[in-house]
Amino acid sequence: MRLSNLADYAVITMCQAALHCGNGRVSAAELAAETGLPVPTVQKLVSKLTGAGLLRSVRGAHGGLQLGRPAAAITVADIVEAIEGRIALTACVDHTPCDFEAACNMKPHWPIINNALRGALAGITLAQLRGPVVLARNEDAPAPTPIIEETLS
Amino acid sequence: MRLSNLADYAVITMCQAALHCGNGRVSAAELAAETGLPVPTVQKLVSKLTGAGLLRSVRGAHGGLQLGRPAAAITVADIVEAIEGRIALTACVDHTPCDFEAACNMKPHWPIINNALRGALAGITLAQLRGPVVLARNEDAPAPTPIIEETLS
DNA sequence: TCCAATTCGGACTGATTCCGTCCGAATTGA
DNA sequence: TCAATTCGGACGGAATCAGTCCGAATTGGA
Repeated sequence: MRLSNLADYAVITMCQAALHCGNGRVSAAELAAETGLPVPTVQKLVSKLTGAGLLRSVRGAHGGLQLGRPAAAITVADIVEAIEGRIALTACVDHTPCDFEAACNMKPHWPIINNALRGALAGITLAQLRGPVVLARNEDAPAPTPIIEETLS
Repeated sequence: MRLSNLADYAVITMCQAALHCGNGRVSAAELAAETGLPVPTVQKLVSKLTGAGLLRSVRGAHGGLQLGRPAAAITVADIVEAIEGRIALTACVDHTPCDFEAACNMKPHWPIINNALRGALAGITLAQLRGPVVLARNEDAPAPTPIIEETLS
């Protein structure tokens, strides 16, 4: 039950891309240099992230990447699912047939556990990660970072 | 982010063992026959489960297995951790050094997510699984399943 | 006391998946 | 046309996982 390394790297990459938001486009090579990740790895990541709509890519000279939608509308769950596919701790959550359902009393419980995990991931947006670290535990706290949404050219 | 098959099987095995609680001891072969799991696999599982104290093994003729403590005191989290080790979605949760901490804003958030997952697993005991199935809340995404294939062969 | 039956426990092998790298094709602006 | 950049697939190495097998330990009965 480990997050794959690629999914972890994708979160770091998206976080770095969010920092460049508003400053035009950024290349995959730049993101790699800033994060310390290997360039080919970042290229593979942005390929999937673009396919999921989380990034927008512009080809050609002076091309590059930018966020596909406002940072506040991108959650960690979105990023993880873009890399790993639908979050599913077990096969039965995916409605995939299982050979041992007959003796399994857990089947009704796995969706609940799965939702707890997904909810925790979906509760963190790129906007929160970009700003100063604020633990999103108490909802009475004032809005952490009133970020002005950038225009998507 | 998938639970390993062995951890999943361990939950099924423990669940079956709980059904035998009070009826003396049960052998690994019996558990395998009742659950449909391969016998060597069950043997491997009970080995780890016994080491974690979740099961108690008695060797020799007429030996067998029994729960290491009351079913109400064994949670799914205990079982998963007995097989997979400490629940840790990322390396930093385990306090394992990570090469990309410098550019990672997620580090303070992972423990929160990890606790959400572990809490969900720790909220289900063997006693609950043994009894009739009761859903706490059924808000599982019905998964619209945008499946193209309409052909029913 | 010894033997045999039954069990647990650990070591080994094959397979699958994952990670990282590389290269060529396609696209755009100068 | 040339240069810069993204996109897609193919390849090899590594790690982990699943499954199988065999040996060690223990108990009950003769």
